[in-house]
Amino acid sequence: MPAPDTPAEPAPDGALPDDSGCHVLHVDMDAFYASVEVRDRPELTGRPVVVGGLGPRSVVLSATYEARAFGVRSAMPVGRARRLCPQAVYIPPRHGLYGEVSREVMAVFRSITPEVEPLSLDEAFLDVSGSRRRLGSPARIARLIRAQVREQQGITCSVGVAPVKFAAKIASARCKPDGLLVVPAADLLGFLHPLPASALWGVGEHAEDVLARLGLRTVGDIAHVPLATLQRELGAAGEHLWTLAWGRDERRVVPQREEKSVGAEETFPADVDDPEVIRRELLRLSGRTAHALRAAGCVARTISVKLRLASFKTITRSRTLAEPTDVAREIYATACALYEGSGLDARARLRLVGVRAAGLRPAAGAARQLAFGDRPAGWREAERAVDQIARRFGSDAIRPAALFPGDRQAPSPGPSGSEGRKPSSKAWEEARILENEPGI
DNA sequence: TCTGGGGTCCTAGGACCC
DNA sequence: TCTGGGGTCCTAGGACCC
Repeated sequence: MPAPDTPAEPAPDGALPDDSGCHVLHVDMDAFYASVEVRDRPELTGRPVVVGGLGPRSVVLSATYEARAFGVRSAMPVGRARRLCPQAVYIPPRHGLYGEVSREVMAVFRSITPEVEPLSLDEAFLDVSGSRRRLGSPARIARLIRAQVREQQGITCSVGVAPVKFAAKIASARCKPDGLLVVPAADLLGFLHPLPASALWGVGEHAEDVLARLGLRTVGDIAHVPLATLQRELGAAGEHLWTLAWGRDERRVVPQREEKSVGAEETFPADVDDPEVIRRELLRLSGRTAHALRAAGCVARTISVKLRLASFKTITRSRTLAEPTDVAREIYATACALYEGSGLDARARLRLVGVRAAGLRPAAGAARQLAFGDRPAGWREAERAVDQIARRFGSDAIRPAALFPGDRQAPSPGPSGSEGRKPSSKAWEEARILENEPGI
């Protein structure tokens, strides 16, 4: 529901809001995952719908506004959401479907301008300064986008229009759902300064606490405090916030951003203290990471592992390789060495493990020096063949022997490998705590 | 309250080199 | 031989975003 002070979107006479000085749009789908589910099942319209179960110890992915009215929020455990809103329909996510809808929505944006910077599946920045002559003012373009998305996808979105990126993002959040909010350049500070400090992009729980300690509760408070005070308390982030509070944001809309790292991580359905199970998980995650690298046409120099203990304390260990790689076998060997050298107790109970590859560069041209006995080219070819088989027959068709159920062979990066046990199955199958209850 | 998985960016200390 | 300072890289951790 739009806040009472939100300017009404189309004025009764159809007049467009003043958008002078604006050229950035932030488009955000409303309750994206839940909206897509409702679109597919019209009988759910107007009822509380919760898409939940992001992981094996699930949290909520998205909820319709009807469910949100009961206090259901994303990043909330599904069990808690159920207590808040037992009458809601709980739906397991269908990621493939959301990906399809996202591609179609992004195609709508790109039909407006090539200057589209996706932020996630369901939101993007657009710089429409080059589209004015063809399509009209930014406010008119925003209206056009909202109409097209609704017509083509049957879901609603909200659009913020502003002179700078972060203000457009705040504006779209302030007019949800199904809204349009234009912040003309002349009104920028008048719009920003009454907002709570947490509205600024980059103010999370920690920064909000620090600001509250300084007595700074609104964006205007931040703007009027000496810059040096913010720098002392928050470092570079302090200066960043102060600049934003004065409506300045030099960041441009960047159509394609280079990835800085790729990785994979997984929470175990129950805490694990068996090193063999942990190594097998590292093998699987190394395979996914290597696959992502090859799909992106990249090699990586730095491999890191993330280990989250049962207590939720998280440690990371990383190593920079002499030569960059996209080979699962090399990533796995490094990840195992990092895990074994982590200094954790041999039977430490782990909640989550992760593998990440950073220091990316294009694979083409990343020639490498071969040492005697080193066969990376052979492994790379083998893994590329695996990619092709997986593309053709599905990712379940082929995987390392150690990951097949019933196979007793342990993953062995080197001489330290030993006997393994039954692998953990996919998180999703473990986490069947959700069900469809269309009758409720 | 009992916490997913994908990321980005910043900080700080230490090693190393010139 | 001992010393200083700056730059760069590596590593670990943490805040933050959706």
